[in-house]
Amino acid sequence: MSEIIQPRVLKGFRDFLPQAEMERAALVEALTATFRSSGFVPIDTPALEYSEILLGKAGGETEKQIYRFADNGGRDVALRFDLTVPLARFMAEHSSELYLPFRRYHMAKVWRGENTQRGRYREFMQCDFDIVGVDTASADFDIVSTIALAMRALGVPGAAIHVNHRGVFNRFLEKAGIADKSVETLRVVDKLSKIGAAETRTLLAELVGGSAADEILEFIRGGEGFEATLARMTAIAGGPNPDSDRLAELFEMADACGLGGSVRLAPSITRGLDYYTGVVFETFLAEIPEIGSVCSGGRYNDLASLYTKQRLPGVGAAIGLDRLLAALEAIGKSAKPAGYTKVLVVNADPSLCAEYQAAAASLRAAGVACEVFPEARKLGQQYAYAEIKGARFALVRGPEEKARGAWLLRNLSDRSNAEYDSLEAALAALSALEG
RNA sequence: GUGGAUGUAGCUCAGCGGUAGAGUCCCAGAAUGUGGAUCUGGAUGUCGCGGGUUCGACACCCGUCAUCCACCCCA
Repeated sequence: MSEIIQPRVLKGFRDFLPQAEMERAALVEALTATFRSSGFVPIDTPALEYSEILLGKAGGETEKQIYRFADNGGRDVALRFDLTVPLARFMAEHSSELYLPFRRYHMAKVWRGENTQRGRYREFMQCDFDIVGVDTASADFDIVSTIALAMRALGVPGAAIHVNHRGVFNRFLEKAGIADKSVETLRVVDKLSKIGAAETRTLLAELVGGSAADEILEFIRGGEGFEATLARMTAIAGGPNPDSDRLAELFEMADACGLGGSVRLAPSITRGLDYYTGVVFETFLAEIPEIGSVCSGGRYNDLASLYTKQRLPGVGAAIGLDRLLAALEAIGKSAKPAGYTKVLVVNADPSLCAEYQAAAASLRAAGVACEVFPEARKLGQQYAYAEIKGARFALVRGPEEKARGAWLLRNLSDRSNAEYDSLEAALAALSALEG
């Protein structure tokens, strides 16, 4: 007898039991509806790509985190670590078959070989939505508004969408004469909300000196309204410019759509990924900001240039479905469906199974999700099973009901029974109760 | 990748260098067609895994795997 292989999954990879998967499915359904309502269409791409495609513009971090190996044919391949880079390849490869502007959504698993933490896994689902082919404030705003709609659809309308523009920051760095330290500076600045102003200043002072550090702190100090912060940033960065104008336009649209309160100008956010070239976004839940951004993105005007000479500017954002779910669970706002069965057809007598199945077929034809309990067990056990599956009613017909020509409908929540002299009558009563 | 904590029944956790425990859950019966209470009885463990020290290891040591936390980075 061979030894039993221990059933297990890799670190950072997970199985999803029905309860968890139904919660995820509910999120996916809500997001799908949101994306479609704003004109996004779905696409899909392979999980595995040539490494050179995915690593084209990757920095050191991406290279460390990517799952990369030689396939059976000796090809150098890698698992996608996000959905944006594959989109760039996809656009370059299929631009002649597409139309611009192209707005797509894509919900799929991605893989990163980094260390795990709550809400951070090695295999996780991203929900991306992007608009490719235009570089306008309107497109930027469409992404912001879609984030806001998605958060509303998920029951967290109070989410704060933090917005910034890399161009404005770069102008400021030029003017302050520290452009050569931009990468390190951006990295430190990104931590402001986490480590606080004092600690940030210490780190910046080590990097660029005390006076420049004070200048940077003054630049990234948020807190006022969007327009006041923008005016101050613009002034410090050397006056009006196309990038700050873009932010102003973006805010004007948000304000006009009633989203002025959700959109905040956060001069300290810069985003680590180096393919962003314009506006950048991060989204925080008011109830649990410490879990990090649940939806991030920005404008990337050069990404497709790795794969095509055609100019394909884009803007988009990615929702981290698993982190979002962890956050929603932590604040008690995740949907918890027990199951999809509305009615359990009880098996009270195996010889009546044909009637049970016929009744179930009628229920389904009427749009009522139901299942027949597949063997005869004690009624109590069958009711308990129905409760586990989230059913609200049980349809019962045993020898006694059969003799009377009746069907019994049991309301599982209040444990009341009602008898009907036909299946049609029971069905009618059911739809009345369901409202 | 670095540092810290944790890993004992399905779940939540006690425990101690000398025979593995509690609560809960589950199963059966009291109640042979009606699941939320009660009572009675019952089942369940490679003490994460692998080595080592020891007369003896769940306990001590080393390694390993996994989870959580921090750094880093990010969804």
